[in-house]
Amino acid sequence: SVTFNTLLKALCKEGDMEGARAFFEEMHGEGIAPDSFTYNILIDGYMKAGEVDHAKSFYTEMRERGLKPDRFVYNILVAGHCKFGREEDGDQLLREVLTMDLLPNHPALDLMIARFCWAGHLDDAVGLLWHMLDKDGIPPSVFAFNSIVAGFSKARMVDDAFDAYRVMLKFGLTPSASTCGSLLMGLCKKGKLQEARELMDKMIEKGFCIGAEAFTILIDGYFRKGDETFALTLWHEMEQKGISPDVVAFSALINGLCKVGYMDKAQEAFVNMSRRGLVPNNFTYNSLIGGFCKNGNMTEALRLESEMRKKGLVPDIFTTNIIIHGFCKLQRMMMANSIYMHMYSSGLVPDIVTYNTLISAYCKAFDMVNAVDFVNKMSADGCEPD
RNA sequence: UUCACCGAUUUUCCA
Repeated sequence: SVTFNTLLKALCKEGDMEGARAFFEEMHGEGIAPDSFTYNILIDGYMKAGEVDHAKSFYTEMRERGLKPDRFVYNILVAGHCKFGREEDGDQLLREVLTMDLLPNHPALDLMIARFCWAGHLDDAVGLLWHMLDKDGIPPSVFAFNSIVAGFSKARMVDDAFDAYRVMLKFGLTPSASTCGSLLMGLCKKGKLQEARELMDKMIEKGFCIGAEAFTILIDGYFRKGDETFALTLWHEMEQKGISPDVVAFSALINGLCKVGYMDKAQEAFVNMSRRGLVPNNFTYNSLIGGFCKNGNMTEALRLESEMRKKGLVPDIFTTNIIIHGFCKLQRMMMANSIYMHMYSSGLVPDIVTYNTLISAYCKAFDMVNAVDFVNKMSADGCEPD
């Protein structure tokens, strides 16, 4: 039966559910009894093909045969439900899962909570969490809480995220770096910088995992809020704590400095990071190029772009859009246009941002002929005016 | 047989 399962899996992987089904029937004919593995494979195959009803009917058949559903099948069903599911299916599934009587820290439950969160079914996730909390004794894992905190933060429901965080602490669990990061991110996105800052201090006090990642979130947040002074204060604080900034941290710093026009500081940071052996990537270069474009220094912007190539980096659609925008702002439409035309030969396809930039620049120059011309060109690149 | 998330870069003076 192992052999049959392997073959069945191969058929499912190819998406040949017809074949898989026929093969399954044949298996029957040969008198080989399908086991739970067999059903899991079939159900997974149907779920991946988006045929939820077929998947469910095999699930029912499996139970009718007295085969006990295991944690794998629930993971498959939950994953499928999150992708294609309808409300009723979810409720029913949840009830079935709850009657399984798994231990609260069972990995299957963790994963289910996580999946519900990723699919935006936060209510289902919390329902499951409460169920786990009811069965006193063993607390759910950091992983489960982590998903819920991240889910709520992403949905901009920071208060709920905080509740979950507090419950987590009550259980004596140590939030992971990403739990901390999600919460801080949620606060920053809502503009609650002060709260984020205080929270981070508490996290550091408690010895939680606060590194360059968490600092980057706050530094970036303060730059966005327009408080570059405090952003820089945090940068120094980070270094004093012996946390060494990585490429992402440096890129965020450079980006923030460029946005407020502190080009010499940005360049200084750029030199500094190389000195520490960090290799600037597209994000770093794009930020810097954007800064020069903002200042109208297109010579330097273009020089950096060729420096990228020399270092083996490939300027991307962001780089190009930034430069095009730079020329557009100066109303140097010949240059903007020529860069646009060069995109194709370097394997780049202009996107909606490219077109919006060019069209709005031509409109500002009262050149409606060219503006309309670009609107017409959009569809050839698979763009629709938005 | 199911295995994720997680910080940095581009257009829209207005919204």
